[in-house]
Amino acid sequence: MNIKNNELRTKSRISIKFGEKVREIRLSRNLSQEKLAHMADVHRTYIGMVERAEKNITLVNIEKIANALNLEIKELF
Amino acid sequence: MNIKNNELRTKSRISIKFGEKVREIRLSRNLSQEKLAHMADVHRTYIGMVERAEKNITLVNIEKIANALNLEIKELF
DNA sequence: ATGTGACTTCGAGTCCGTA
DNA sequence: ATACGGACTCGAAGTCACA
Repeated sequence: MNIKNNELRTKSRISIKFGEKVREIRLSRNLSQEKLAHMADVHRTYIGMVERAEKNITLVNIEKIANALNLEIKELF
Repeated sequence: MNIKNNELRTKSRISIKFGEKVREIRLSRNLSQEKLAHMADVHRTYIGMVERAEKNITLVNIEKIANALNLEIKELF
């Protein structure tokens, strides 16, 4: 199998953009992935996967991350 | 079983808000769910489920709907 | 034209590790 | 601290028939 189970077949442009944005903001606040994950109540590895655009994140988790960063959802786009 | 399979256990506030927004915009343009579904390349019933907040929509589908409505994603929030 | 129940598939999301 | 792998669960995706 050439495609890993947990990886999007084609990393969608939008997921890449979103992941970059999250990483950028996270780093600008000197947060580790682990800390952000804890604040957003998602799994440790999940933040990494989102930042690398390996997951097609759902609306509820988008909101969790936005809340953890004290942002409006629209500010992530 | 008291909880329907395809229904979120608790309709999240954010999904409700999102669904209302989609419906509002769709109606303001006199589009049927069927037409919008076709334009966004998702199933007819799916739009209905999103509008009723019965699905925790993923980012890729959020983008599809935004594109179909000629909107930026942020305009849906 | 829309709502809903039932259904299958596969990917979102978690957890354990290793480097 | 982060990336990444394997393995797992259950819920999102997607469809259909019918009200």
